[in-house]
Amino acid sequence: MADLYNLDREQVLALEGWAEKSTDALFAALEASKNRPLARILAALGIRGVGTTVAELLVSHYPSIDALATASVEELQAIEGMGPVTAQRVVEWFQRPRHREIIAKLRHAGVRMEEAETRDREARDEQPLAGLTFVITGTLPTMSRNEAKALIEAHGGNVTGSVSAKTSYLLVGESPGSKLRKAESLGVLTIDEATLRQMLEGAGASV
DNA sequence: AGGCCTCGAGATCG
DNA sequence: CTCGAGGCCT
Repeated sequence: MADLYNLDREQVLALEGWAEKSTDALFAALEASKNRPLARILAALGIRGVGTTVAELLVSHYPSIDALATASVEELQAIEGMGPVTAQRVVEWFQRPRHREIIAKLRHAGVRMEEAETRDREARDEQPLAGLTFVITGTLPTMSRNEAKALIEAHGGNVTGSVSAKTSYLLVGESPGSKLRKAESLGVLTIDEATLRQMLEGAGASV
């Protein structure tokens, strides 16, 4: 049998249930996967303590895997939010030969290992949500939770996972979780997606 | 101490 | 997706 990871278009088309449409979709998805945000790659490496948030923090200071891989514990620890434990784990991860091989293989396969470009909106001062912290619960009408998170962050806001006294607004969708009750008990303001969009209007910003 | 993050578990849904 | 436990950071 052929190697699953090296099938070409012809070979896939020969498979039962794989005609033009699904085959094209497969290869398109494969191509697209090589162009993911660097933070996503980083978060997927399995470095203890490095999930999506810390990965983004790292990428904001080190725009390429190579730059990050050569950083020292001291340098990493200088980043606000990075303590000695996580800094050490990052450095140790990149020291392992088998991990370096993984990086090399990904790169060889065409996966982008640098951050494409820097953010835009920040420079234009369109940050109506600066200093505000949001929590999302339930299903929103026109966007996924991730899209909402990206939208909020793109306008300067923060999104966290649990409601606390520091939460500015709870963004509530359909069938909310227990966060709604907690927000009510803490007196945290609740808004819906439409209200969020109105908050964005102020700066003349759109998605 | 308090807040935030990661990550695994179990519910929910298309 | 939501929730909660465990752990890191300030």
